Amino acid sequence: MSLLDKDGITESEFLEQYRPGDYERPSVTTDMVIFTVTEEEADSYRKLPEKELRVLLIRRGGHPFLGKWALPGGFVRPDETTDQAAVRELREETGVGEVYLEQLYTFSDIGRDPRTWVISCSYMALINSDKLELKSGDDASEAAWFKVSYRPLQEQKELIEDGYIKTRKYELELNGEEKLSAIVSRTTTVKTTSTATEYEIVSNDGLAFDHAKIIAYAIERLRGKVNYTDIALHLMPKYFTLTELQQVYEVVLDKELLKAAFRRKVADLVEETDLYTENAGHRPSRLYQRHLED
Amino acid sequence: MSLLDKDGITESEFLEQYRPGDYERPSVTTDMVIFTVTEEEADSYRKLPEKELRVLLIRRGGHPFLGKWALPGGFVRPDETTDQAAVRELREETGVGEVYLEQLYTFSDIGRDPRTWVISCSYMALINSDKLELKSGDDASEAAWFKVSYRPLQEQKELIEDGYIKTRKYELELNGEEKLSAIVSRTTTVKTTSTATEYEIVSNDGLAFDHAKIIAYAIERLRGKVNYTDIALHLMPKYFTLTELQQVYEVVLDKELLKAAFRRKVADLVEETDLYTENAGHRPSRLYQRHLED
DNA sequence: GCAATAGTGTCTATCAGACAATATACC
DNA sequence: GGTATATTGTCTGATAGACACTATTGC
Repeated sequence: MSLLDKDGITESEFLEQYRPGDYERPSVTTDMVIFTVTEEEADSYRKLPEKELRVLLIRRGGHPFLGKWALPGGFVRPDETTDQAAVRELREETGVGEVYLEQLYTFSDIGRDPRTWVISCSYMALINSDKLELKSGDDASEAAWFKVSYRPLQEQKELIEDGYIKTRKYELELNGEEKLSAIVSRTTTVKTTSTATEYEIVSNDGLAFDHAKIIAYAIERLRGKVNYTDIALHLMPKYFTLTELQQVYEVVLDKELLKAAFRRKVADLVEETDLYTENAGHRPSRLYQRHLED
Repeated sequence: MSLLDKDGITESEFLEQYRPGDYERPSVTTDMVIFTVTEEEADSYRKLPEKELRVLLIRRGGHPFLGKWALPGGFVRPDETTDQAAVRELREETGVGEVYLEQLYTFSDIGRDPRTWVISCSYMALINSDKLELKSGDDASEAAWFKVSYRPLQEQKELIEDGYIKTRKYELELNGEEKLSAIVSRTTTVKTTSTATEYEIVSNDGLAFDHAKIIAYAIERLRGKVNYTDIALHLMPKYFTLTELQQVYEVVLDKELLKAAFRRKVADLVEETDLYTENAGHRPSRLYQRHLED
């Protein structure tokens, strides 16, 4: 247990006398992509309300990017993990604690923060509309929910020496107090022995830092996971109808789904209750809850 | 474009006079889980060689963890992204450049490095056995390939207030110059409104830092992606038989597969060539290469 | 009764698991 | 010829897409 190194020093002696070198160190932040689903009023008393996917943004009150909208986030402290920093940020911004939280990706582009060297470890959180009431307008900082739209714009494929490069551009639109938009490209370089994917911000109107890229990445992760996990259930209130669940899937995937197939697919993810909707102007619907087993 | 903040300062003035605060900053490193597949000699001239999944480790020549085995890695420099640092590390350790590289996860547990506050952004690289010749024993540092085994040991499920906690323990064994082993647990806490997964090192014999956890995470990612992407093809040489490809899938998944079903499944991932194996002691096999389109 | 949604049935094409049958070099 | 692998065929059950049909409430 007390091996000596080439200077004849034990590990505990080494740690005792260890002084961090003069290497330059980055600041590390967490940035949170917090999603929720809200309901829009319907035209007719009979129609169901429309669902919308929303993300929480905060207007920057100081330089840099003064007045632009940014993801909630902040510096990671020496006594906490990035996970803990994310939980802390989430609680500060929304007041909620127990929600779905997942590390997304660590962004480290040079110059992504004009002030200094900052690496961001990004997270995605899913909040159900029940909890949503708790927050909003709690402290001075201006926070707002923006409706998310993320659609493919264009696709290019270029053949190269030993493979090809495929570039797909997406339009990210965020509608809230203001209308923000950005174009993000995803470039996949496929060669015989390698495959690499890169995200780039092509244009950007109203979002701070590289946050358009982070939001795009989060949406892609969310869309991917919705298909093969029960992740979308974290966007639902305690009780919900299958039609509401389907609407959430549809608004996340930006795609219409077939009712029968959808119900088969989610059958194992939900649990029947004996509750029903009432006064809907049409046939009542059974309420379900998330199925926890397995 | 030149908004003034509450002190009446423009963004460029702000950046001009910006001085990083006295916040403590972490060191950021990249750690690389570099996988390859090698062939073991067969008993009989007729039998095919057995494939093995291997990972590259480096014996630590100084404190802390002197003499233990660690993942290749190093500090991220101020003029590079974590991706670039990973590529640099990979080249330094193996001499190869164009390989599959994917960011895995950012580990930030308190005390994961006994010296100081270090956050590690981990990457997985896949190298094919062709390229493998290039490296090994190039510089003074002792690097070696270890055969990987990662098997479920035990599963527990505990019911709690509003959900359950499922703990699965895995045994990680690494066989190379020495025999290293660790037990890593994956704990999933499922409650009505949240789901969280956590990895923990239960025991650890011979691996430095929290690298057992990183390797476990990498294997799980690799196993997951093998099923629905062409990622495994990055472990293959330029030309290969379908049986060899199947063996790679089997050694990665630690599971036998049915031949007919396997061939149907990978049909679109590979491209026929007119080449065949020779002198095999049995019927020759057609050689395939990675199919690049789509 | 009618509008609007809830919920179920079923046909078909596709695909994975399972197993079998046939094919072919090389010693 | 015999061994060990290569390659294809096919049966079956499960599943997704597509569409249609029936059910039920509140006004």
